[in-house]
Amino acid sequence: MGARPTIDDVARLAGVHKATVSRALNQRTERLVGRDTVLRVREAAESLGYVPNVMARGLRTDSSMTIGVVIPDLTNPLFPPIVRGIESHLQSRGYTALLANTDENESGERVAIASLLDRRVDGLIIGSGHRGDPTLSEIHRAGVRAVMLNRDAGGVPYPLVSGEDAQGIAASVRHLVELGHRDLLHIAGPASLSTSEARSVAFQSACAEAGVRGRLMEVNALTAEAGERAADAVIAGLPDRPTAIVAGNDLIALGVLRSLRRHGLECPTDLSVVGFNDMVFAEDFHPPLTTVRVPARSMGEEAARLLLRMLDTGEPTQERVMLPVSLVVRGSTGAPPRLR
Amino acid sequence: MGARPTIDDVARLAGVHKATVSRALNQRTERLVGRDTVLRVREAAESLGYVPNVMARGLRTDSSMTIGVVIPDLTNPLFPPIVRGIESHLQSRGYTALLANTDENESGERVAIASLLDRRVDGLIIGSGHRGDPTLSEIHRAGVRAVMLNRDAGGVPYPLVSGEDAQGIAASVRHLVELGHRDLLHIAGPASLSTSEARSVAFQSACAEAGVRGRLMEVNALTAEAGERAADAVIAGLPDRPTAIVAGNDLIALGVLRSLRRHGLECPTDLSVVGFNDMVFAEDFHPPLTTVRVPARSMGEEAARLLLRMLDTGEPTQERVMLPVSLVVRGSTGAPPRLR
DNA sequence: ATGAAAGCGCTAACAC
DNA sequence: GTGTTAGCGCTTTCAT
Repeated sequence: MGARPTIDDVARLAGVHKATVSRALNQRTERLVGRDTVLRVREAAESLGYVPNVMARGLRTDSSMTIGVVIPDLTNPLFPPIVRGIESHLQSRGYTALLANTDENESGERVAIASLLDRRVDGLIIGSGHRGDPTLSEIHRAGVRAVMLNRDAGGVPYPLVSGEDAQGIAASVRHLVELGHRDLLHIAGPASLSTSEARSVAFQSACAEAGVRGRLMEVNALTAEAGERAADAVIAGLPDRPTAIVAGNDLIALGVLRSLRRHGLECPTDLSVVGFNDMVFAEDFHPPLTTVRVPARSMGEEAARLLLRMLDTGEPTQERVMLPVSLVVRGSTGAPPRLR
Repeated sequence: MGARPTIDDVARLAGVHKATVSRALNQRTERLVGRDTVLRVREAAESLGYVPNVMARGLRTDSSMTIGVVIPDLTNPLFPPIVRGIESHLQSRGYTALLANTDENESGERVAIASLLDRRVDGLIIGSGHRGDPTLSEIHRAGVRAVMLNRDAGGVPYPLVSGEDAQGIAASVRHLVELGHRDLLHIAGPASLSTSEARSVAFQSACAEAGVRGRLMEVNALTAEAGERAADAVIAGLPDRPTAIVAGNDLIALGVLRSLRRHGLECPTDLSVVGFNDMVFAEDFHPPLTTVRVPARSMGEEAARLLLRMLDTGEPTQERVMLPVSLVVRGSTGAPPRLR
């Protein structure tokens, strides 16, 4: 694929030794080289279109300038903006992201992380954490640098970047209570995810604080299908049906909307629904989904920033960065039936 | 990040020279080594958890086992399934995908491709082709191996993997004509994209064949915003409004739906709409979108397969693989107003 | 301030 | 069938 100029070509053209070229072209070492030499070398490199061979450099420095990004599934609309955010920050620092999907299961995660480590990534951004995940404690013990994204790692002391989940849920509950609702249901994601736990807890304390009934239900996946099945059960089974549902995420909320439609129920007339994440097209659902907007792109950028700082300083941090979220009120929430 | 065993460690443990280890562990050369030696080496490698250093190997073989994937924007829901398809095939062959977004502009594409090439990718899968794109002819001249995905490269003789666009559009038109429509409008994407061209041409010949009116309109981006503006113009401006719109893709169709809603018009009662791609959640729009399903994941897999074959054989192919598409009829199409 | 030399871990060409 | 040797392109001592 086209023989590229090497450092020796640059050295020859600039009339210096290749070691000097290396020093001149590296930020960290350029002050070891004479002012004019640096200029001459730069010019030569430029004119040849020289770009250091990443593999040769990586072999020598034992760093690949590559970051592994572990996510459950790229086709889940929460992740593309996160990935873009990560890439955008990494790029500005000369790093590249390597993606790996776990398909939301532990062996998938193990394989994904192993393959990234085999590729000699310099660090990991992990958006697929499970509580008590053995892989995570393993790699932590092995000294792998990583940052958790969105979900934390249970007991493993990696830093975390996430949204202010509790605040988002509290705002949702407050909004529903203001509309007149007194009987809410939270359809939570799997308890093995830290976000599910955080949101459930926040839901219960928000309900307690408002003095309204707040029931809890758990589904085994953060998918529309799981949400749909849960809503089916609620509609069919619960004698005193809640007047509003706070879903664990937008996909679950979407499933609820589908179920309502299938049962001939109107949202929000018969039941209000709130989602979480404000994923793309949430505004185009029927009805447009009221949901909590999470700064996905910023979360990605922040995670990348945190990781690179750890790599720069060599110091593992245990910081927890929580980014503000905001409630976006759309058509899926309204007054409860008895107030109409 | 944890000192990993090298090939010398394996050699020592197996009691052979490292060159023998290399031969024993590589598919292509293992038959040059004695049966039992291979076994002994494998065992040693296994027990040490040895994985070849990709950078050392790449430096030596001048190949990175890495493929660059160039797409307009990962947050466009068409691409995640394509990327998953690519990754899935690459992974099975030991390759890794490196993503780069162009944000749908030429300098972005130039930068994206350059940065992938600087990373020494072995080949490129390009989903962001523009007609007459100078970057593409440049890299073709430079001997870069690549496969075009979805959109072709204008004059540049790279192979192409895409859906049977013409068939999809023909099916859409036939469906509308069967419903009684006689006056259709195609809102096409930018003419600089080969897909826009192909779909426009297919639209016109399908209309001609059916003997119905088929007007054409072009927007400058494949986005909901562009579709919305176009629909605004149609609703406000066209004296004899068409009864159905065939959109260049689902996002444009979505924009049309938004515009209709804003104008108090009903879909499909007042106007039928057909999309293209069957992106995720198209079924959840209001109304659920009738659209052409494109096998995105398979397209990704096929593109990867084609590229790896080129790398294997060293022969540049100019194959064009067209995957079958299918019309998915949902709620956004119905009989035209005058037939109700 | 710069050059010389060594070596990162691997594979390929050449012996035997 | 296996060992020896060389070298991919780079950075980093160590000299000077």
